[in-house]
Amino acid sequence: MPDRLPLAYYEDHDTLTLSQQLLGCEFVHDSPEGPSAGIIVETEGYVTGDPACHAYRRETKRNAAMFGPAGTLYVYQIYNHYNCINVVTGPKGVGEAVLIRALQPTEGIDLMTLRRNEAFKTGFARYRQNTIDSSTADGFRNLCNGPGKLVISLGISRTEHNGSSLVTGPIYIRPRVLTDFDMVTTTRIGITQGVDLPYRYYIQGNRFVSRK
DNA sequence: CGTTAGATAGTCT
DNA sequence: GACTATCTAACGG
Repeated sequence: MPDRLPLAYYEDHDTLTLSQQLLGCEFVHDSPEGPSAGIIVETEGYVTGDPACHAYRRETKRNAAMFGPAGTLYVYQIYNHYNCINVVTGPKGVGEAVLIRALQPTEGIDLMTLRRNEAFKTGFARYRQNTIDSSTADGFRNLCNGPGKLVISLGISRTEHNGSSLVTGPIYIRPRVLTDFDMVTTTRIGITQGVDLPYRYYIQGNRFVSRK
């Protein structure tokens, strides 16, 4: 029995509270190739009435998973190439979510490295020669220190995993394994709307955070 | 260190 | 037709 957060955990907290409480929890993918996991060190909240939220206008084909029940996984494609993952929050019919921006790898390091290297070979033409060496400090840090990278490292795909349940599916979140840390609250990254809203949270001093 | 340009698809208006 | 919740290398100080 995997030690995973139950449905009530996602239902009982509002989106911004959950964005903060997910810090220090472990994000896991039990894939056919093996397990891989990391501690959540950076999140962003996207809520109703927030112009940066994908559900701001209405439900569409892309954002449909955001309107599902709390504890659903929302995977979307960004910048023509990468994918990002969100933990859907709020009741069914409400489109809110927590973006997972960075992980501190804990399990399946070799599998993560393999996936990143495979992605280089089949991805951008300019980066086909790139490799990650996770036995170096820099290589290890670069496995999951950004929303696009962690999706590759964990082997999550939009077509396979968008809309899957964190409560019953192969991708889930374990309760906090890290509790003794200070949290930084700041504005979100890479957006052009809602730039002043302080909905980004990260573990102070953690070297796997995408950027200070 | 810092900032910036370029690669690159699918979905929405 | 326009618009991104990114990543990487290359450049300048």
